[in-house]
Amino acid sequence: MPTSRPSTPTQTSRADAVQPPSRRPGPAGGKRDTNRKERTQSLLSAGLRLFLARGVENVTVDEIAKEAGTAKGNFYRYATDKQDLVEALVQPVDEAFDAAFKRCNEDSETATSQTALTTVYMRLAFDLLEVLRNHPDTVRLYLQEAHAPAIGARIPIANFQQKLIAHAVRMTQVAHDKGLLKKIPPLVSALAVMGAVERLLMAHLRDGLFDNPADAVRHLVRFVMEGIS
Amino acid sequence: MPTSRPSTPTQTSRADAVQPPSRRPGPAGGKRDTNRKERTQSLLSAGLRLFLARGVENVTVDEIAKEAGTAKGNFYRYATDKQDLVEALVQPVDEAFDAAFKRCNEDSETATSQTALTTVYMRLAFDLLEVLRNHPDTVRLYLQEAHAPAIGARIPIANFQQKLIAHAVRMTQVAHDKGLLKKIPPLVSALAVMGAVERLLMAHLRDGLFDNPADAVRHLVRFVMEGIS
Amino acid sequence: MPTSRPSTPTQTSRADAVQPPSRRPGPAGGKRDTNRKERTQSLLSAGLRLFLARGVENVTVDEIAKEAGTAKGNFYRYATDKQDLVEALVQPVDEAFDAAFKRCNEDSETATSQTALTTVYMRLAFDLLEVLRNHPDTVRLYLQEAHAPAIGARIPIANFQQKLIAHAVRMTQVAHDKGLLKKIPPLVSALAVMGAVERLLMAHLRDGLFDNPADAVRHLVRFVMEGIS
Amino acid sequence: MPTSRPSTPTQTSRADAVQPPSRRPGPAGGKRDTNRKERTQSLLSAGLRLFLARGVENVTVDEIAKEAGTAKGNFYRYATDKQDLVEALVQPVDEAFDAAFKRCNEDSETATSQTALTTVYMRLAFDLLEVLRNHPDTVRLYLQEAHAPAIGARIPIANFQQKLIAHAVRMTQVAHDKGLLKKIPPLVSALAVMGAVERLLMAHLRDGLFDNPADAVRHLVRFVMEGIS
DNA sequence: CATGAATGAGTCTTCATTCAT
DNA sequence: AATGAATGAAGACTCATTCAT
Repeated sequence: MPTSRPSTPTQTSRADAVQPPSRRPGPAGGKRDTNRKERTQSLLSAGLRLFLARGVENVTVDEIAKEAGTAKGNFYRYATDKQDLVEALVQPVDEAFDAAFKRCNEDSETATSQTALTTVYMRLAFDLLEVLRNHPDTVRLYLQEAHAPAIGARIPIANFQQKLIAHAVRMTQVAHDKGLLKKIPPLVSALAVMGAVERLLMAHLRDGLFDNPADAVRHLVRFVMEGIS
Repeated sequence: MPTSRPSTPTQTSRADAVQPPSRRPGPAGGKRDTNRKERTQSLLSAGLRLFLARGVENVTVDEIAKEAGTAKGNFYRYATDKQDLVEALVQPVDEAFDAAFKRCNEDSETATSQTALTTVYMRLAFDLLEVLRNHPDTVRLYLQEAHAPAIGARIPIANFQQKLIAHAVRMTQVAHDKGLLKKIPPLVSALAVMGAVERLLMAHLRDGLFDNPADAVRHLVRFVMEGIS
Repeated sequence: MPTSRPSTPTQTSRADAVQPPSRRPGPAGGKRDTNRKERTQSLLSAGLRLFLARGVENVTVDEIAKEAGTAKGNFYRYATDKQDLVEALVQPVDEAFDAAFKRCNEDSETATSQTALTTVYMRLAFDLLEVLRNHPDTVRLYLQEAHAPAIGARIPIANFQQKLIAHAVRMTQVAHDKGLLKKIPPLVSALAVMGAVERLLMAHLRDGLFDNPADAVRHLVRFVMEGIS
Repeated sequence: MPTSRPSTPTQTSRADAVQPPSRRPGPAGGKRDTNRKERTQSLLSAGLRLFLARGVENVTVDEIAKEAGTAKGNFYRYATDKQDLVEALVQPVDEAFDAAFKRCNEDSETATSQTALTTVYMRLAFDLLEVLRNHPDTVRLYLQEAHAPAIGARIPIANFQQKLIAHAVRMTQVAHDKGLLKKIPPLVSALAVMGAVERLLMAHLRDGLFDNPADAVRHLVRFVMEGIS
């Protein structure tokens, strides 16, 4: 459940996503509780699977329910909407990113030397890679849906993207202010790096292009630091 | 009408896009012919406008027809499909890109020195910018739709993307083979540059972020050539 | 539970309404028995409240249960149906009306003089007003639902209406036969009075129009006896 | 189409009901125009028939379409809603009633003697009976639906009822002010007469109770003028 | 040709009813 | 017994596509 929604995104975002009603019978950890969690999970993963295969807009609630092995009407016990389901999918990644950027901001304030700052950014990169390792499919969902107009079920993803851009630009701005990145305006370098990363992630996650992703990362870092030539 | 479809894309592509019925009365250039062209044009631009605002999947045939100021049934005289309309929209950009890359390939074969090669790439960049200047909305449509799964009306855009990636990678491969770009594998640098360009274009075309796009281009080039630091 | 169903109504009427399961543990008057009665009562009053606010057809079983502060599945322990609940609501008024009319009939048989007969009718009016005082909301439910087609949950109300009309007409017939109401056919006067009373009751119960209902009753009696002029 | 909606009713009322789009192809009176009118008419009468048989709330759009001999989706070309259809059904009666009451008001202003006023009311009664003769089923629809809560498709009927009561009360008030109806408060007599008329109409239109409606009318008038005794 | 009317399959959503816990 | 989770049959509404005029 997204506990805190920043004010940046303009689109509507519903308070709670895919949470069964708070007061429910049966002891926590009991059979009923387990069933509820399983169902929630199966709906989430069924949705994610289908969204990746055919796009959020092209998947019907019926299909999600069927793929999750439950009845159509049951979907609405766990989510008010397809948008709600998407929101629940995005939420963990969103929170993890927030945490990573938050720590990066805090650390960068205390970092005086440029090498210290570099360490801070390495730490951020490591954190983000960790999220990626834990939620590769959700990241892939973001990559595939973030660019289309923020309408309907895509709204939570668009909101996430806005936050992400804001984080990246702010972080780059700090680096710029601290003396790194002298040559290029922060907005340009932030977006450029973000775009480069996204394309490469897409190639990896969707098209399975890199046999050795770790190498690709190393090359990317070198590219970003030193340029193409 | 897309005259040549390369074999790369796996998705279906229909032979002809948005062509008025073949046997048509009236002389070419006469009133009827003019009407036909106007109608075609108004359908194309109406579609493009709506696609950009709400996403290809969220626009109905009715709306396109209404926006174009014509009757719904008329849509089907000029296009078999929404996919067909999208194909017709993408086609000119597709052809222009093909031409630019084709010339770049030809030129690069004869270029022996590295400075000569650089000139070739400058020429390519110039050509592509020219296309962008002529079809900014179509490029924006590509940016917004290319990432989602290639389904339905999005197929022509996905096909275009595949060609584009192939072009970029091949071109980068040549540069690599000729001694430029020694440090980084062509696939990585090609995708990274593509991604960077796309994000910046998006920021410019959709979000209007750059007051002075020319400056942004200069900064990007510097970034690509020399890296971020 | 409606103990006696007259033969007049053509629609189906189920034997028992809103009775907790027949074999119940615990002593009568014990804690469990009390709970049962409270539950039954809260379901009935919750149903009545919602029916009045939105119409019998527009209230769902879920809502009734929620309004009664119990679980949905519990509804079906105490009623087989929404119709069943309505039947249980109507029943007390139905029985009270039956009793009042029955006594009126008996009394009117022994009444020879017209003044005696008038006394009999005053008695009936008094009895009916008493029912109204005890069950104003049920009467209001009748007023609001009786006119629509007798379908589904509305059947018990329609049945009640049929009985009511039959009572009124029979009673008026007797009055006519005994020499009162010479001028007007019993059917006409019975229905006219019924309609007048119903409209005024509606204005009072639903719209709260009369500051002083007692006055309105007096005026109505005068109107009925002497006409409008 | 309801051209003028008075401000009295509190419920929402949509501007236009069951009107095909204004600019339509084909000459007025041509085949297309005829088809449109036929379809509109068949939807209206199909709706009315079903509403009377089972109540507005218990009739589905599918059924109306089927009964009208057209496809489901076509319903929505002619009405936005079931409520819209009901509005279109009520409208002619509503307008006719408005006109009748308007004329009655105008006439009653110039009527000085009581006999003149009586003539005015006779005229009103005659006008209303004429409407009844022309739209018996719509009147029956009003009788059956007006009492239930004003929700959904029943809103236009409830609005009509509100206007009707207002008309009746105002008219009775005038009569009272001019010296007729001295004995009884206008509100009471207006509602009483309205209720009496409605019950008798119901008995006639729905239950077919009166062999000779004209006689019933005569008796009712006598009842209203002179009372029951 | 142009128009928009007709069609019906497809989607979302609700709800009565049953049942596992 | 009580609870609310599961089910699937409706019902409202949309939309691509065809076709009469």
